[in-house]
Amino acid sequence: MKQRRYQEVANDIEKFAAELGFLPGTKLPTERKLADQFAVTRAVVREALIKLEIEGKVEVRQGSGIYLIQPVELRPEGVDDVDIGPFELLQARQIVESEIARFAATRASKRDIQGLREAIEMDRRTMDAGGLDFPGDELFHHRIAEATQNGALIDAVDRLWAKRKSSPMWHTLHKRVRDSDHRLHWIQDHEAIVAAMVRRNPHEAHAAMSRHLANVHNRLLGLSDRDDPHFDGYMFRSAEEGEPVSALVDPAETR
Amino acid sequence: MKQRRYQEVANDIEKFAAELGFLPGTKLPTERKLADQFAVTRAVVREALIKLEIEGKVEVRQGSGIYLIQPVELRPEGVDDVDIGPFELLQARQIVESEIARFAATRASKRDIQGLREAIEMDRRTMDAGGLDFPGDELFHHRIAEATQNGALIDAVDRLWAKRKSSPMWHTLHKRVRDSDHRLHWIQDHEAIVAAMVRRNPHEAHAAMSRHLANVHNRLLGLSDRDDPHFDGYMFRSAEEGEPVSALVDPAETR
DNA sequence: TCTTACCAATTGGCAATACCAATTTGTCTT
DNA sequence: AAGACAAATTGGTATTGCCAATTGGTAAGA
Repeated sequence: MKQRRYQEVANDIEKFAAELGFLPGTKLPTERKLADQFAVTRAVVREALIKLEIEGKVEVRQGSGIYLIQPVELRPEGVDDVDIGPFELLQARQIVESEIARFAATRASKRDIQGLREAIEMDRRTMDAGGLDFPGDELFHHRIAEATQNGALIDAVDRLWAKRKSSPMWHTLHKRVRDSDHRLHWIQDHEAIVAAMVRRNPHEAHAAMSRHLANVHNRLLGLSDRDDPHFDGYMFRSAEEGEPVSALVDPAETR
Repeated sequence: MKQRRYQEVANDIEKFAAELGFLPGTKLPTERKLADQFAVTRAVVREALIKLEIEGKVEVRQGSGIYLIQPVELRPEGVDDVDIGPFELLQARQIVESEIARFAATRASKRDIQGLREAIEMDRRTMDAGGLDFPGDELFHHRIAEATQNGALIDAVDRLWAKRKSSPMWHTLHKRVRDSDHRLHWIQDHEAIVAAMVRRNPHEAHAAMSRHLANVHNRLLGLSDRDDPHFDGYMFRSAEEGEPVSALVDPAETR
């Protein structure tokens, strides 16, 4: 594949700029000099500069010159396949799903409420049967999102659950949650959320969901092994300052 | 601010291509004819084509001609083909991103703030340059999410933007937002958000983000074609009761 | 009739030059 | 020292010409 000349020259110029330290504000040689230096026409140099300009590496000012710019990296990191820890995920869920619950409370139809009760019933049955998986749990949260009638919000919640299901950390932690006492509490949490939605009370719905996820967080925290060397690692990708779970304290709970 | 000539011509060519239906494989007029058509030199046309080439919109083949390409849409993994309408998406963004802004305000580091300012600067530059795409906009919202230090939240925002980029409805609507006046307002919105975060004021940050997305909503609403038979269809997947955009009325705006 | 070789038209790639427009810089005047 | 003005610098664009790759048609050959 033969690439166009300007591509080549653009690389040359970039390499040249790198030798100058790539300091923002540095002035490059004039178009004419660059053309001469790389043995091409000014037109080619201009084309190369346009490439660099579009990439946000240089700025061209008429009558003045060509200057280096602080390059901006568009993709700071690949978010995918980064394992997100259970507590990090819970934090995100609390922030997102509580708001969704608030909004859903204003828009839920009778059918939505009915669907939520079905999900709770399903959960209760699997608990009574001593099952390990709890499909009713996911279904419940999914249907809360459905009640918003907003596809993007539904997708957001599904996405969070997909992350959870694909997280190995979460599975190891989840294995320890066999105690039906916990389950019962969570079912009661769910019922409280539905109750708030029946009353069409957004604030209560938000509080109930927030409280629910805080409860899950606290119980999971009690079950987790703090001596695990990864413990801090999967709480937050980069925990610098203290109390990273501060968001899990719901201000609405202290009303 | 006077934009470079090639930017203008690039927009003209893009508009011309849009009139042809934007079908991949379509052959555009020759460089000479384009130059004649837009009353510029071939060199300027070539520069404009380089911009379009870099953006992955056209392919130029020596001796053959200029062809439209399927715009390289980076598929951020598993974006379903359920088309979510622009206003539905904005509603979801307002709900989710406002909360994220609130949380980010409590956790943003100096580096995060710096990154946000870079994104704004980038946006301003592309606006001055008269570009049609605004990578700085996405970068800004992405970095707000980054400031939460929570990977799941970052992913959620990325996901929303992926939906937006893959939405044909949104693209048609976006084509009409050429007015730099709108852009300027949005940049000011962004600056207000940053200002709130600098003050470490979660409430203000939430309000500023919510207001920003409400502004976008309103301006887009003004530009959209209400006579379009699909109009209601893409506002919400199933809008039953009235005033479906109620969530977009920011209570904090009336403070 | 089909295939192949070849040639000419088309079209992008690049060079060279000239002049215009914005900016910067130096100098002169006050 | 300050300001105004002019000249030099530097990017912006136009013009022209020719080269190189591709394409399409045509004629020769099987």
